[in-house]
Amino acid sequence: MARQARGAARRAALVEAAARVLDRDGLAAVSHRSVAAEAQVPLGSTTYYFSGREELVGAALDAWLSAEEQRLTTVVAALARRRRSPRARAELVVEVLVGRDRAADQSALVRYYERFVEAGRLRAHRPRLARSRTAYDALLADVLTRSGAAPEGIDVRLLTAVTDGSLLNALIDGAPDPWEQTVTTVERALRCHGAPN
Amino acid sequence: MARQARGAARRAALVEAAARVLDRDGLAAVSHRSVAAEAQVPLGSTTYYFSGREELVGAALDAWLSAEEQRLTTVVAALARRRRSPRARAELVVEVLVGRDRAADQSALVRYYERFVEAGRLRAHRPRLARSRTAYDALLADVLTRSGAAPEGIDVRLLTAVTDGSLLNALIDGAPDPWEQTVTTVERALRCHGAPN
DNA sequence: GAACTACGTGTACAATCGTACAGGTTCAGG
DNA sequence: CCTGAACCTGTACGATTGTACACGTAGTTC
Repeated sequence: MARQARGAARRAALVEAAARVLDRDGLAAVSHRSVAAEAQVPLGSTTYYFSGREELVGAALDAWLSAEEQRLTTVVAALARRRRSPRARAELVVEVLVGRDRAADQSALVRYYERFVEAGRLRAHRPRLARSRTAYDALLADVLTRSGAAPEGIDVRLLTAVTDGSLLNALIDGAPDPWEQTVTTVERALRCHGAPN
Repeated sequence: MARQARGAARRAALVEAAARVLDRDGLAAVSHRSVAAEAQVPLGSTTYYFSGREELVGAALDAWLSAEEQRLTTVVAALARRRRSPRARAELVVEVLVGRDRAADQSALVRYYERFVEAGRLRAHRPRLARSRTAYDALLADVLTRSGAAPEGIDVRLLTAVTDGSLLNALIDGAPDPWEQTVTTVERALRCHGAPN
């Protein structure tokens, strides 16, 4: 059994490297060769542990999503439970769904949203992102109730749509400050949905 | 001068073919070879009329956006000016911004939104999409005022974000009916923004 | 210690891509 | 007519990609 354990560890190292490439250089950059170079293993190893590029990208996606989800969960769990202003609520919404750093970095936004498109293209990736999205929705509701909103007044789907849509549009209108623009828009949405009380 | 006119016509035919490929097979499929095949001209012609792939894609994008914009403008101009229900207003919003056919076709949605991501990646494409987006915003406001909404109550940016965000999320959650889900969400948004009266 | 199997990897192949460019053709202007 | 420039195209090069696969190594089992 030590045999298989060693193999699994090697594979895990490859997945980790793939996730790093995905995060740093984007989806298209995740290739057999780039991952092998990142993990400092020979090219042949990637074809030994993964049946094809799709599986490689899928594993990278899984690893990346898990890490992101775990990070966020701890952040939200540590969030103080107190009443917050609409502005503060809006900032938290965007922070949870996308993150401030990403919202402020054009190329990071591109790398983030290209995954949505890719999930639409390749059905095999959909469950991964869908599961992650569900977790985010729960986190979002949690954040809002921790901020003093009535649970039944929260329209998570609308808030998610506003955030993603605003940031996506920021990619094409070249807005100077996507973060600010998105938070403002989300705040307006919150006036009616997500925190009416 | 007949010389240059003939060349321009040839180039225009290439651009038209490129726009067809873009619409049918997506951004990645717009290559020198595919466009040449679509236009039924030799490969060499594409390098003669376009300095590189970026210019080819840009021209295709321009042509596609112009056609789409023109089509929509006539549709909106023909729209009867009468008071409409929130549901009908929501349907019009989604129809103007994305279109019912596209919203119902997963792969068409992918081809549509991958352009947003590409515009974020390549700055040269941003002005094209931004100009088109501005025109759509005007059309959207027009549609809503034609439906009985108060102009000052319309938050175009929010409605755009909701629509795009909802459809983008539909790509990953595998919703059975993205159109319906999006219209419903937009309708909720309209309750407060875009048509409060 | 022999045999078997999981592990590991170097190399190569076929496909696709953007792009360059030599060379040919056509046509307007002198 | 002739000449030069615009128009046109077939071909090929270099790079990159996913993938296959023969071949070697090491560790487990009997």
